[in-house]
Amino acid sequence: MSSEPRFDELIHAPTRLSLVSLLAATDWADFRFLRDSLEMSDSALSKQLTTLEEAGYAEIRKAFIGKRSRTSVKLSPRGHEAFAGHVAALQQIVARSGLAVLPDQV
Amino acid sequence: MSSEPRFDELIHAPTRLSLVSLLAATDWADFRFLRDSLEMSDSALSKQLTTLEEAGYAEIRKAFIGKRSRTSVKLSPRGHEAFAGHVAALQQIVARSGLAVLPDQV
DNA sequence: AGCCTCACTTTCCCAGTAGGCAAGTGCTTT
DNA sequence: AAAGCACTTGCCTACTGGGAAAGTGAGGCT
Repeated sequence: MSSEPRFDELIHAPTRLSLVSLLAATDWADFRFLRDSLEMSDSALSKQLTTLEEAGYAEIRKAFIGKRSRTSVKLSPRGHEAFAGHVAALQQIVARSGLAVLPDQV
Repeated sequence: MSSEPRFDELIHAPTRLSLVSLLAATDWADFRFLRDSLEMSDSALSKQLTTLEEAGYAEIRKAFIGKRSRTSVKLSPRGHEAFAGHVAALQQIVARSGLAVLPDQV
Protein backbone atom coordinates (compact mmCIF):
# COMPACT_ATOMS: atom_id res chain seq x y z
CA MET A 1 0.00 0.00 0.00
CA SER A 2 2.50 2.58 -1.11
CA SER A 3 1.11 6.06 -1.70
CA GLU A 4 1.98 8.32 -4.50
CA PRO A 5 5.09 10.30 -3.72
CA ARG A 6 4.13 13.73 -2.54
CA PHE A 7 6.61 15.86 -0.69
CA ASP A 8 4.86 17.53 2.20
CA GLU A 9 6.60 20.55 3.67
CA LEU A 10 4.36 20.52 6.68
CA ILE A 11 5.36 17.00 7.57
CA HIS A 12 8.97 17.42 6.59
CA ALA A 13 9.91 19.84 9.36
CA PRO A 14 12.12 17.92 11.80
CA THR A 15 9.93 17.88 14.84
CA ARG A 16 6.79 17.22 12.88
CA LEU A 17 8.40 14.38 11.01
CA SER A 18 9.18 12.68 14.28
CA LEU A 19 5.81 13.52 15.67
CA VAL A 20 3.85 12.28 12.70
CA SER A 21 5.97 9.19 12.45
CA LEU A 22 5.27 8.40 16.05
CA LEU A 23 1.58 9.04 15.57
CA ALA A 24 1.56 6.84 12.52
CA ALA A 25 2.68 3.97 14.66
CA THR A 26 0.14 4.41 17.40
CA ASP A 27 -3.59 4.76 17.56
CA TRP A 28 -4.43 7.40 20.12
CA ALA A 29 -1.33 8.76 21.73
CA ASP A 30 -1.50 11.06 24.65
CA PHE A 31 0.07 14.42 25.11
CA ARG A 32 2.52 13.48 27.83
CA PHE A 33 3.67 10.43 25.98
CA LEU A 34 4.42 12.46 22.88
CA ARG A 35 6.01 15.26 24.82
CA ASP A 36 8.28 12.89 26.68
CA SER A 37 9.13 10.72 23.71
CA LEU A 38 10.06 13.67 21.56
CA GLU A 39 11.50 15.67 24.40
CA MET A 40 9.71 18.81 23.54
CA SER A 41 8.13 21.52 25.60
CA ASP A 42 4.43 21.66 26.26
CA SER A 43 4.05 24.76 24.20
CA ALA A 44 6.02 23.52 21.25
CA LEU A 45 4.08 20.27 21.15
CA SER A 46 0.77 22.00 21.61
CA LYS A 47 1.46 24.29 18.69
CA GLN A 48 2.55 21.48 16.44
CA LEU A 49 -0.53 19.48 17.28
CA THR A 50 -2.72 22.43 16.46
CA THR A 51 -0.89 22.80 13.19
CA LEU A 52 -1.51 19.17 12.35
CA GLU A 53 -5.12 19.43 13.34
CA GLU A 54 -5.67 22.52 11.22
CA ALA A 55 -4.13 20.74 8.29
CA GLY A 56 -6.62 17.96 8.81
CA TYR A 57 -3.83 15.55 9.61
CA ALA A 58 -4.74 14.83 13.19
CA GLU A 59 -7.67 14.54 15.50
CA ILE A 60 -7.39 15.85 18.99
CA ARG A 61 -9.56 14.44 21.70
CA LYS A 62 -9.89 15.78 25.19
CA ALA A 63 -11.11 13.19 27.58
CA PHE A 64 -11.31 12.89 31.31
CA ILE A 65 -9.44 10.02 32.79
CA GLY A 66 -10.80 9.95 36.28
CA LYS A 67 -11.09 13.64 37.03
CA ARG A 68 -8.04 14.81 35.17
CA SER A 69 -8.23 15.88 31.59
CA ARG A 70 -6.08 14.07 29.09
CA THR A 71 -5.45 15.15 25.57
CA SER A 72 -4.90 12.47 23.01
CA VAL A 73 -4.16 12.63 19.36
CA LYS A 74 -4.23 10.35 16.43
CA LEU A 75 -3.46 10.72 12.78
CA SER A 76 -6.49 11.13 10.59
CA PRO A 77 -6.77 9.10 7.41
CA ARG A 78 -5.56 12.17 5.56
CA GLY A 79 -2.63 12.37 7.91
CA HIS A 80 -1.71 8.77 7.22
CA GLU A 81 -2.05 9.38 3.52
CA ALA A 82 0.11 12.46 3.64
CA PHE A 83 2.74 10.78 5.74
CA ALA A 84 2.92 7.76 3.46
CA GLY A 85 3.11 10.08 0.48
CA HIS A 86 5.88 12.06 2.06
CA VAL A 87 7.88 8.98 2.91
CA ALA A 88 7.46 7.85 -0.67
CA ALA A 89 8.79 11.23 -1.80
CA LEU A 90 11.77 10.86 0.48
CA GLN A 91 12.42 7.43 -0.95
CA GLN A 92 12.32 8.88 -4.39
CA ILE A 93 14.75 11.64 -3.52
CA VAL A 94 17.10 9.36 -1.71
CA ALA A 95 16.90 6.81 -4.46
CA ARG A 96 18.68 9.24 -6.74
CA SER A 97 21.70 8.97 -4.56
CA GLY A 98 22.12 5.30 -5.17
CA LEU A 99 21.97 4.80 -1.45
CA ALA A 100 18.75 3.00 -1.82
CA VAL A 101 17.04 1.01 -4.45
CA LEU A 102 13.36 1.65 -4.18
CA PRO A 103 11.84 -1.08 -2.07
CA ASP A 104 8.33 -0.88 -3.44
CA GLN A 105 7.20 -3.45 -0.92
CA VAL A 106 8.08 -6.30 -3.27
CA MET B 1 28.27 0.62 4.56
CA SER B 2 25.57 2.23 6.62
CA SER B 3 26.58 5.20 8.70
CA GLU B 4 25.57 5.94 12.17
CA PRO B 5 22.23 7.71 12.25
CA ARG B 6 22.80 11.41 12.67
CA PHE B 7 20.08 13.85 11.87
CA ASP B 8 21.54 16.76 9.99
CA GLU B 9 19.47 19.92 9.91
CA LEU B 10 21.60 21.40 7.23
CA ILE B 11 20.95 18.52 4.91
CA HIS B 12 17.35 18.11 5.90
CA ALA B 13 16.09 21.36 4.41
CA PRO B 14 14.02 20.43 1.34
CA THR B 15 16.14 21.95 -1.39
CA ARG B 16 19.37 20.85 0.16
CA LEU B 17 18.14 17.33 0.62
CA SER B 18 17.45 17.11 -3.10
CA LEU B 19 20.67 18.81 -3.92
CA VAL B 20 22.82 16.63 -1.72
CA SER B 21 21.04 13.54 -2.86
CA LEU B 22 21.72 14.45 -6.44
CA LEU B 23 25.33 15.20 -5.65
CA ALA B 24 25.67 11.91 -3.85
CA ALA B 25 24.79 10.16 -7.07
CA THR B 26 27.22 11.98 -9.26
CA ASP B 27 30.88 12.73 -9.14
CA TRP B 28 31.40 16.28 -10.35
CA ALA B 29 28.12 17.87 -11.28
CA ASP B 30 28.00 21.19 -12.93
CA PHE B 31 26.09 24.26 -11.95
CA ARG B 32 23.68 24.34 -14.85
CA PHE B 33 22.87 20.69 -14.51
CA LEU B 34 22.01 21.13 -10.86
CA ARG B 35 20.10 24.32 -11.45
CA ASP B 36 18.02 22.76 -14.19
CA SER B 37 17.46 19.45 -12.44
CA LEU B 38 16.30 21.09 -9.27
CA GLU B 39 14.60 23.96 -11.01
CA MET B 40 16.10 26.60 -8.86
CA SER B 41 17.38 30.06 -9.56
CA ASP B 42 21.04 30.83 -10.01
CA SER B 43 21.17 32.79 -6.81
CA ALA B 44 19.37 30.22 -4.72
CA LEU B 45 21.62 27.44 -5.96
CA SER B 46 24.75 29.50 -5.57
CA LYS B 47 23.89 30.25 -1.98
CA GLN B 48 23.13 26.66 -1.16
CA LEU B 49 26.36 25.52 -2.70
CA THR B 50 28.27 28.04 -0.64
CA THR B 51 26.48 26.79 2.43
CA LEU B 52 27.47 23.22 1.65
CA GLU B 53 31.02 24.24 0.96
CA GLU B 54 31.30 26.16 4.19
CA ALA B 55 30.01 23.16 6.05
CA GLY B 56 32.75 21.12 4.44
CA TYR B 57 30.20 19.02 2.64
CA ALA B 58 31.10 20.00 -0.87
CA GLU B 59 33.99 21.02 -3.02
CA ILE B 60 33.52 23.67 -5.63
CA ARG B 61 35.73 23.78 -8.61
CA LYS B 62 35.87 26.50 -11.19
CA ALA B 63 37.31 25.33 -14.40
CA PHE B 64 37.48 26.68 -17.86
CA ILE B 65 35.90 24.59 -20.49
CA GLY B 66 37.26 26.23 -23.58
CA LYS B 67 37.17 29.87 -22.65
CA ARG B 68 34.01 29.86 -20.57
CA SER B 69 34.12 29.21 -16.91
CA ARG B 70 32.19 26.33 -15.51
CA THR B 71 31.51 25.68 -11.90
CA SER B 72 31.26 22.12 -10.77
CA VAL B 73 30.60 20.62 -7.41
CA LYS B 74 30.97 17.32 -5.73
CA LEU B 75 30.25 16.02 -2.31
CA SER B 76 33.27 15.74 -0.09
CA PRO B 77 33.83 12.58 1.92
CA ARG B 78 32.35 14.43 4.89
CA GLY B 79 29.36 15.31 2.79
CA HIS B 80 28.84 11.70 1.84
CA GLU B 81 29.20 10.71 5.45
CA ALA B 82 26.71 13.30 6.62
CA PHE B 83 24.24 12.41 3.94
CA ALA B 84 24.44 8.71 4.70
CA GLY B 85 24.09 9.50 8.39
CA HIS B 86 21.09 11.66 7.75
CA VAL B 87 19.37 9.05 5.65
CA ALA B 88 20.01 6.56 8.41
CA ALA B 89 18.42 8.98 10.86
CA LEU B 90 15.41 9.38 8.62
CA GLN B 91 15.21 5.67 8.35
CA GLN B 92 15.24 5.41 12.12
CA ILE B 93 12.53 8.01 12.54
CA VAL B 94 10.33 6.60 9.88
CA ALA B 95 10.89 3.06 11.03
CA ARG B 96 8.82 3.85 14.09
CA SER B 97 5.84 4.12 11.82
CA GLY B 98 6.36 0.77 10.24
CA LEU B 99 7.23 2.31 6.89
CA ALA B 100 10.69 2.40 5.43
CA VAL B 101 12.91 4.88 3.66
CA LEU B 102 15.50 2.30 2.83
CA PRO B 103 14.72 -1.20 1.70
CA ASP B 104 17.42 -3.32 3.31
CA GLN B 105 18.73 -3.31 6.86
CA VAL B 106 15.30 -4.37 8.07
C1' DA C 1 -15.46 31.35 48.84
C1' DG C 2 -10.68 31.78 47.76
C1' DC C 3 -6.62 29.81 46.39
C1' DC C 4 -3.76 26.14 44.34
C1' DT C 5 -2.63 22.55 40.99
C1' DC C 6 -2.95 20.18 36.72
C1' DA C 7 -2.91 20.02 31.86
C1' DC C 8 -2.48 22.16 28.41
C1' DT C 9 -3.07 26.90 25.22
C1' DT C 10 -2.11 31.24 23.68
C1' DT C 11 0.47 35.43 23.29
C1' DC C 12 4.62 37.90 22.70
C1' DC C 13 8.96 38.08 21.07
C1' DC C 14 13.03 36.94 18.64
C1' DA C 15 16.52 34.58 16.01
C1' DG C 16 17.29 32.00 11.92
C1' DT C 17 16.14 30.74 7.04
C1' DA C 18 15.11 30.76 2.13
C1' DG C 19 14.42 32.97 -1.92
C1' DG C 20 13.45 36.92 -5.26
C1' DC C 21 15.53 40.75 -7.34
C1' DA C 22 18.99 43.65 -8.62
C1' DA C 23 23.64 44.99 -8.79
C1' DG C 24 28.47 43.35 -9.00
C1' DT C 25 32.60 40.57 -10.65
C1' DG C 26 35.77 38.59 -13.90
C1' DC C 27 36.55 37.02 -18.25
C1' DT C 28 35.45 36.78 -23.15
C1' DT C 29 33.43 38.10 -27.47
C1' DT C 30 32.01 41.38 -30.93
C1' DA D 1 33.99 50.13 -25.76
C1' DA D 2 29.91 47.64 -25.02
C1' DA D 3 27.61 43.41 -24.35
C1' DG D 4 27.31 38.73 -22.76
C1' DC D 5 28.20 34.76 -20.00
C1' DA D 6 28.44 32.45 -15.60
C1' DC D 7 27.86 32.93 -11.57
C1' DT D 8 28.02 35.79 -6.71
C1' DT D 9 26.68 39.04 -3.35
C1' DG D 10 23.81 42.33 -1.04
C1' DC D 11 19.37 43.88 0.29
C1' DC D 12 15.02 42.97 1.74
C1' DT D 13 10.91 40.57 2.96
C1' DA D 14 8.07 36.78 4.36
C1' DC D 15 7.81 32.89 7.11
C1' DT D 16 9.07 29.49 10.84
C1' DG D 17 9.88 27.30 15.20
C1' DG D 18 10.68 27.65 19.88
C1' DG D 19 11.34 29.81 24.68
C1' DA D 20 9.12 32.30 28.36
C1' DA D 21 5.37 33.49 30.55
C1' DA D 22 0.65 34.59 31.13
C1' DG D 23 -4.01 32.55 30.41
C1' DT D 24 -7.81 29.05 30.73
C1' DG D 25 -10.88 25.63 32.60
C1' DA D 26 -11.82 21.88 35.67
C1' DG D 27 -10.92 19.71 40.18
C1' DG D 28 -9.15 19.91 45.04
C1' DC D 29 -8.10 21.75 49.46
C1' DT D 30 -9.04 24.39 53.57
